[in-house]
Amino acid sequence: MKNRIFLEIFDRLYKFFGPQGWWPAETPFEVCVGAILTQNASWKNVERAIKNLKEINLLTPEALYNLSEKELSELIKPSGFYNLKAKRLKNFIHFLFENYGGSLEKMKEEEPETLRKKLLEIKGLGPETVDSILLYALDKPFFVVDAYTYRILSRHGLCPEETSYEELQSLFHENLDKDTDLFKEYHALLVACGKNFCKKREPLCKDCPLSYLR
DNA sequence: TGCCAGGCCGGGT
DNA sequence: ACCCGGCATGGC
Repeated sequence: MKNRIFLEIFDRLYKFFGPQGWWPAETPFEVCVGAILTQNASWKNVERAIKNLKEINLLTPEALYNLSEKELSELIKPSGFYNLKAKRLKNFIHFLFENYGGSLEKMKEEEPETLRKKLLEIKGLGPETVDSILLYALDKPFFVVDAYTYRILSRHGLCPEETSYEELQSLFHENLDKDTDLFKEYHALLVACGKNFCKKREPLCKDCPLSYLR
């Protein structure tokens, strides 16, 4: 039996913030690149990096495959950790070409659980990055858990402080229908809530749309 | 000025 | 199985 609180939270957030329309990208491949670049970085900085790639038409699997790691790192500099992230992007793109001929459409045909395991084997792709790619680029029903999700749920007493990624993801999987549109909007709304109210070093405020939980 | 942002890896306990 | 330093830029 599902705990209705999870859908209720969604309704509250949706009524408060409205539709978020995530992921902010023009193509599935742009989602993949953004998912890697946004690792522990502000989205504003990621947008700059993406813009650099777009401006010279490099935001395709083929173009990035043929770009040197060094040139790539220079272009994505604004997103931070740029040497590391250039490697991680290259790792992902090599995987894409090795296994699916550079085609995300082909990757999409893979059985979802199998694909998730394979993506997690790529060096530099952890659970959040992988689930972001699965959900927002490939339309697979995996809930994306991030720092905001931990903070918001634990602060409102919905999970212990030390909950693992998989445990938290299971909470959403077990208590919601496997609806990709719902998952997409829900994660985006948690981010909106975290950015506006549940900030790291600020006390719980009564203006938070989830304050009714406590 | 220092802390934070849509993580993840590798080495040490 | 956890814990921690490292990775780096731009905003507030």
